Amino acid sequence: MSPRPRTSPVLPTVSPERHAALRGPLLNWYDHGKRDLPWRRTRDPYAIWLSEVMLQQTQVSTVIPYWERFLARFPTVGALASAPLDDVLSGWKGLGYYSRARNLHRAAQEVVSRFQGRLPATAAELLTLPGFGRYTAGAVASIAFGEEAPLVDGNVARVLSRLFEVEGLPGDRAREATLWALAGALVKGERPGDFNQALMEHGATVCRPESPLCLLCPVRAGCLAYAKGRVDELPPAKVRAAPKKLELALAVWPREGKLLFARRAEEGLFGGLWELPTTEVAEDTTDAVALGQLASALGTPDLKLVGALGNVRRQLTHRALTLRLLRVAGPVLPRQAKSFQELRWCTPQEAEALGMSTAMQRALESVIAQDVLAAATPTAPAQTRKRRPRASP
DNA sequence: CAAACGTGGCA
DNA sequence: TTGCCAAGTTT
Repeated sequence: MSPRPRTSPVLPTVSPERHAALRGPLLNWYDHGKRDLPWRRTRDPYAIWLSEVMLQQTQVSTVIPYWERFLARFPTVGALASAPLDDVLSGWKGLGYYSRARNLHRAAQEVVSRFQGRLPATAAELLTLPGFGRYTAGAVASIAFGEEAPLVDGNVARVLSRLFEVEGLPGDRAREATLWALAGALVKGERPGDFNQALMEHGATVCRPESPLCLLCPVRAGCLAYAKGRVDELPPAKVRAAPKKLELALAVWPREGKLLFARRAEEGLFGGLWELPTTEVAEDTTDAVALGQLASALGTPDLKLVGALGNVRRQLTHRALTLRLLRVAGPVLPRQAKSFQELRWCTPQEAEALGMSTAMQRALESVIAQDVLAAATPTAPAQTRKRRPRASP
């Protein structure tokens, strides 16, 4: 048998004329029309790196306040490397994709141990650090260090797909290879970092996914998709799977003005974050079954159900979450349960400093609004007055 | 290579 | 309310 027929990727070339016709106008447009973003005011590689990580799958307007706060809290690679992971996750609270924060932290420690605290200056070396993929390595190498390193993000993929009429769905191997080859050819020249940013900025503001502003486009004359009236069909939208349902039971265990919190496993959803102790349950299962699963997870077989406190729903990209709040109590306090990395009793105020998902934040707000803590008086369950002033613990 | 991994904004 | 999208990486 002959070997399996493989697509032999015919990588595109960019003529010197095309190279010049695209590069000049894009850089010129960028110089005059770029947004004033805070990370464009610094040359600190660490600050630029941080911006690139935060911007992964996240909008500019969301990132700006996080970037400023995080940088003030962890001003250098060294400061980040020596900070406890808990503090780092707390600084990332609400930004999402929390593995980014864990990888950032690990990478900072590697920069200290392997590179004397200085971020390496080439994409090839950056690629060896946790959280650096092909995109981020190219971005930091080109923007912070001036290497002629290409990058392809969603913006660049769209811009190049239209300019060069690149076919194929997102994720298609041949398509990716083509896009990286084009980006690699175009980045050669003056100011590679600015050129890469120009490509992304153009995609974000002019060559947008919907209603692109072709009449304002500086490289319209060289755009194949524009010439052929195919701008709206390139690139094709990616096919998304329907969100799966995920139902979670939460233990709301008030005691002496505090609630029981747990730290989740490092891996998986909300990895390493704090939560009201949570366990996955079958869809629409009974409170009694859910309670049993929580008791098992906490290692407290005699856990009692005091009452249900309602549900919190939360829509993620790939998950439809239902958080079922179950108020519980028990005579035996949990030790280190193996389902959780750590258990801790906290006041709501203390909990604000913990790394926590927005989903859990919402659940906590619901619990607090229901005055569970004020009503919880283990020694006098009949207590009904609310907001009773409490002595400090 | 498909699936997992969050969140907020906007049509 | 629902669907789609945004400066991706990891397994």
